[in-house]
Amino acid sequence: MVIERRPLREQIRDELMERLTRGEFAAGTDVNEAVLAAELGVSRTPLREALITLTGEGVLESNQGRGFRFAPVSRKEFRELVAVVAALESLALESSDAAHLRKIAPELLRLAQGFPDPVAEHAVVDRRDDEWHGLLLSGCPNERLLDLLTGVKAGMRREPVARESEEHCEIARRLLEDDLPGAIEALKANWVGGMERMLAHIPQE
Amino acid sequence: MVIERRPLREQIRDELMERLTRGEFAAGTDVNEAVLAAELGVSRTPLREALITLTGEGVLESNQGRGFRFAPVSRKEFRELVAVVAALESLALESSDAAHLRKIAPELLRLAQGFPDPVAEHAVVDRRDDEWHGLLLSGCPNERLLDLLTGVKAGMRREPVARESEEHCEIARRLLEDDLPGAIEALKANWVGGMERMLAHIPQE
DNA sequence: CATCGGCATTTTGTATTCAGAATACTTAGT
DNA sequence: ACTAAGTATTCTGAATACAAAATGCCGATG
Repeated sequence: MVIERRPLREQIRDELMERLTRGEFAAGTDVNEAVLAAELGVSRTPLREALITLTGEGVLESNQGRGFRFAPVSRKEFRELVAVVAALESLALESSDAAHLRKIAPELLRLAQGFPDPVAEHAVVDRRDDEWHGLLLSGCPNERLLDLLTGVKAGMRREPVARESEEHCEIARRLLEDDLPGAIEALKANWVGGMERMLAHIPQE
Repeated sequence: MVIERRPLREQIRDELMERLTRGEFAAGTDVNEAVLAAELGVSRTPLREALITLTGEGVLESNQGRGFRFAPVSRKEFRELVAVVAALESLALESSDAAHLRKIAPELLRLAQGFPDPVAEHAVVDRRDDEWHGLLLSGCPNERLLDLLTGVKAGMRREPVARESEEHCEIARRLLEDDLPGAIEALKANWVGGMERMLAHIPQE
């Protein structure tokens, strides 16, 4: 049995992301380091380290003397992030092994058809969607790309995702037919569509 | 006159990147925090914060109990990063304002033609290349994309860049002719070509 | 009643200290 | 002479301490 030993800052980072997806932190609110550290049962030092990594990922922003705050994603930024994610996922799909894609296509279709109702709890929908996209990109050998993707996606995880089961099915079907360009097109359409649906929930600035 | 006040961690980060491009840190060597902090005239705390941000950017890597080390970029990783940068710069160019591109095209051509000899000092070549790509993407409204790009590029800045003046001219010429798809193609070719040339300097793992 | 200035309090940014893990070294035993 | 256990030293990871900046409060003043 291997005892896992990770630096506190990483555990804290994960915990904060977890809480963020559970909606515990409202966008725009600033972090009180002492309070949060006490709540987590750690000192300010590793907490600040975690906050700094999250700042690098765009989840937080920092101002000199004013500490950290949860970065509110404006409509503009949201569009920007979606464009980036769409491009990166396309690249990932493009550089994936064709045989592997063929192999996982049925599973993707099955999962997409079994997607929970859109009105289900956000956390559940999120997890399922993550799972699906994770499987979709599981054949991508570009590890740096995948790392980058998780980071960028973390920066978007503020508003509930609003994905469409049908669009996912479409992607899976294209892959079943060995139509990679078509799948990429469908993937981009999925992001654009998802973006429009999500923007409906983000207030005008 | 505005007095600039930035957190120490950011100044340290920049200073470290500066030193890195000057070739002061060999890849693979690990950081001695106390020594480096003394050298910079700061305490370990903001230094560690800078090291953590650089880890997020892929410049360093950290191992539990063993501290930070300058991440050696393997040939594989280098390829991965180039693919990502090419895709991101393409997206940036794609989403740029066409009129703006037309306007800067002559300047781009002029700069490309005046590129220093490839055998010039690395730091100089680097700065010129940065400048050129900065101007090329100056019309891109997607700020998050640009931020991401600088981060990813930071992770590659280990080996001297080996860019070709002619390829840059080609991109500029396409823009002059209002041929955006052609410019994007040339840009991708530039990255692929640059990659091949750079890989010659990176030892096999 | 609104506004400005000064004081008190809070909170961040940085330095310092402390504990524990990793590495280097020494020495005993074969 | 070589190995290995035990010890000393170094260095990281985390906690605490301190200084300065920011915020809030209150009263004086127009």
